[in-house]
Amino acid sequence: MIQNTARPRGRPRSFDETGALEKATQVFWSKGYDGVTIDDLVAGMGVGRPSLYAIFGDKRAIFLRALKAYAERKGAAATKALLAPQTLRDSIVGFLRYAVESATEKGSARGCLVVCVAPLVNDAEVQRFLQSAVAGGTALVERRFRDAISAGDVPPDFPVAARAIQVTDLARGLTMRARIGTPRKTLLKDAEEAADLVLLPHLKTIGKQKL
Amino acid sequence: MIQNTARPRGRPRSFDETGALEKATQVFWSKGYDGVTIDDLVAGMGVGRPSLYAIFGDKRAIFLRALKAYAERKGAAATKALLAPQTLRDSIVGFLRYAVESATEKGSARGCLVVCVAPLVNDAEVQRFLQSAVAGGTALVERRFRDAISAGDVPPDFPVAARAIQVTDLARGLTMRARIGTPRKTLLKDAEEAADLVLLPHLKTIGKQKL
DNA sequence: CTAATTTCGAACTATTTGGTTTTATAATGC
DNA sequence: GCATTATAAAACCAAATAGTTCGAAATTAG
Repeated sequence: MIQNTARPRGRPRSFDETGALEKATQVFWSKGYDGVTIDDLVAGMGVGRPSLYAIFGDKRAIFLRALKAYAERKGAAATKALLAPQTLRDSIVGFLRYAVESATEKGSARGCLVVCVAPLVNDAEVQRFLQSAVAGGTALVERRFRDAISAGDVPPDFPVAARAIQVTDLARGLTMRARIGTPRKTLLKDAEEAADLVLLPHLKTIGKQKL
Repeated sequence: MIQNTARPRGRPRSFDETGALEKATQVFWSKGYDGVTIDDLVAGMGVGRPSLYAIFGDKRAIFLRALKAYAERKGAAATKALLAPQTLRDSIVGFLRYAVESATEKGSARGCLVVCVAPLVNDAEVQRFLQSAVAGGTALVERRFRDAISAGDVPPDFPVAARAIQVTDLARGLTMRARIGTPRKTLLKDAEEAADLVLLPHLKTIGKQKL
């Protein structure tokens, strides 16, 4: 059962499928959906034109796969940034910091495929996906807030739903500013202050002295 | 001096220049920069192809003019929404409401040309323009906060700069959600709560009872 | 009314783009 | 080695696109 039927028979592929998809992500990320031609994808993915069509399909299909894979990776990383820290403030700061850092990474396009690029794609399936991605993001933050109530870090009447939406809206704002070139340093400071805004008036343990 | 040398000589134009530009704005707004072809502009602006090139130039030139004109109109309206109301809360709510309403107008594309579309245009001049537009927006909100300090509506140590950035980031977040189809009603409620977030802990006159 | 001037509309050309076909190459199994 | 299977690389084709040209139309100046 270990011997996983080994290799397929014919000529082996010269590229790695998931690797090629990640490269496609970068292409869409930097040029936007409509700005990308098939030749851009051929060049960026390192996959020949016919193989590209045979294995991935047309531009729309490639984008959908790239978007979903990217959203999964990024969602996992954001979840980790949000749920790993002990204190609530570290969680929210971590979440916003991650948004800023991944949107200002060297060697990658600025901004975020989900936040900046995908909303401009006029496609019903993309739109549905984004709706659920947004809902998933706020649900995640909401969950962290509820945990904080259980832990007694914020009062039970903490407005969980409203604050979760605000955290994600602030993250969107930071990410869009990253796209237009606002420096990482500025955004990191803003992320910190955004976390303060959302939390400090409520935190039982720390209080409001920093405001 | 009144008689402004009247009409130019040849055949009169069949379109209005600024009107055609506004129509171009709608085209870019709904399809994004790269999604627009010259034929889209010809159809949307009601200007023949040769006239379009002769009078407006190529796609990039049209976009730049449309963007700047749109930003001016919208900036003026936002300024009015922000500076007209008496109370600070009405100002911030008005500002955020205006962002939501103009991003969810019936008969127009969703979102905002400046916030959603222009950041994806890979062009140095567009990027510079957006940087200054963002700076102008936060400066406007900052000014309103300073007025509120002068009026004694918030304490003198109110964190003017941080709150201004947060208000505009929240507006960006709301606008991006408008683009992906979040209903106006939802966004209007979120705008209201966002204003509360930014203000309620500080307001001297109303207090914090609503939190 | 005629000439000059400017715009309009349709047709035209060259280039780019999306998608396919064709031929060559690299592996496996007998 | 030889048949089989699958990919790669390049050429190919049709449709879309950007930008221009040209004759007809609409206006003003004389």
